[in-house]
Amino acid sequence: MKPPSEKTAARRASRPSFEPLQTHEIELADFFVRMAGILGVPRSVAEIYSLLYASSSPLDFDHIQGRLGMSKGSVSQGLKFLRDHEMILSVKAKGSRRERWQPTPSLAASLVALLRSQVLPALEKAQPSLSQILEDAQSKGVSPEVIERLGRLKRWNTRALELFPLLLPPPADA
Amino acid sequence: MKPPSEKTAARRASRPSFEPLQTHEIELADFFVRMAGILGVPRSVAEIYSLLYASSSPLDFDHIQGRLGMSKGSVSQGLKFLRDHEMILSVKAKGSRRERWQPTPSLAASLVALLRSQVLPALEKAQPSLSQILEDAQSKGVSPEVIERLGRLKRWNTRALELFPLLLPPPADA
DNA sequence: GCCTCAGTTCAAAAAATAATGAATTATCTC
DNA sequence: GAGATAATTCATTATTTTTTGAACTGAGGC
Repeated sequence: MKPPSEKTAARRASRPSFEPLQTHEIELADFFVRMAGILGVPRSVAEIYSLLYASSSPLDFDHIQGRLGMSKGSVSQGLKFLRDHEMILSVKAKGSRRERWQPTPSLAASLVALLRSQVLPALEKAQPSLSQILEDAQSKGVSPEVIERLGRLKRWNTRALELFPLLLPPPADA
Repeated sequence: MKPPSEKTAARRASRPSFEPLQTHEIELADFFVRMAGILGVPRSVAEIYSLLYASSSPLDFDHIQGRLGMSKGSVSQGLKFLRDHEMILSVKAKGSRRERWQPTPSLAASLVALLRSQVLPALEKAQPSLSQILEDAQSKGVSPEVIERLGRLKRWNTRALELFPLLLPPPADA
């Protein structure tokens, strides 16, 4: 095995491992983890967001990994998720080549983006299926009550699709 | 091993195993399973609800188990979940001792009950934690930006708790 | 062009969640 | 109350989801 390069060794030495999490950071993570759980967002993602949320300055990859004691892979995937859902922003420092991350200004907007990405595709995917189901049922002579129920379901889905953009408008740049 | 009683044998014999699911039933289940997934409701629960939803008459335990080909345990737990969330009603037939199940009239009300049960407890549990976190952070001299963020989070949570009953009113009998 | 750094990928391991079914409990019926 | 029936419980098993980390990629800097 190759020994670390001089520079790497230097960087490592100057990193007296990272500060352990403070009480309020741990509790905030608990809060975010629980909330994220409702929407099926994995714990590691919530932890990363929480850490950035409780930090007054943007944090880079290594700090996130170090302070949360989490694998490189999880940090990478977690940041990707948060980026994709427009929940964090990168601030590239002038001198450095590394990215540093901070939460987007509005948590509300972040939640909206998250909800959109979870719910909208499901509604869209459902639309043709529901029509199909209704046809099937009709052609098979299913009872009128059930036909009525299925019709109601389909109309609901349609209405939800129409209403969604009004309630949770897409980001302006999309 | 004890052989089945005469009566049991009779019942079994008169049950030529159950009708396999029809196309529209399968597709409807797919739909409900996907929607349920968003809120972390297990597939078996969604399948049971879907079967009842597509049935013009209430179904008993055995029919549910038979047509879905699912274990007794899953049916029992699934029905319990649906009952607890006020998504199904039992209709006890006069002659029989078995319960027969059908969806509650309003799917909308059912969804509301489900949402309530998932989100409200999280909001309630969070309230004291957020106060605690804020205190901790203040006493530790965390930066003003972060204090401001945490305060905003707490106010949000409070507001959500206040608004929740207005948006999603609890059932009248609770 | 080569070397290092910064991060991504993805197969494999670990953890969390859901389903199963045998044992048990509760409920009718007579 | 005995004997069946109806359903629940819960330890075990199966499945799915999440995390890990080593190998890989690609972008600078020199």
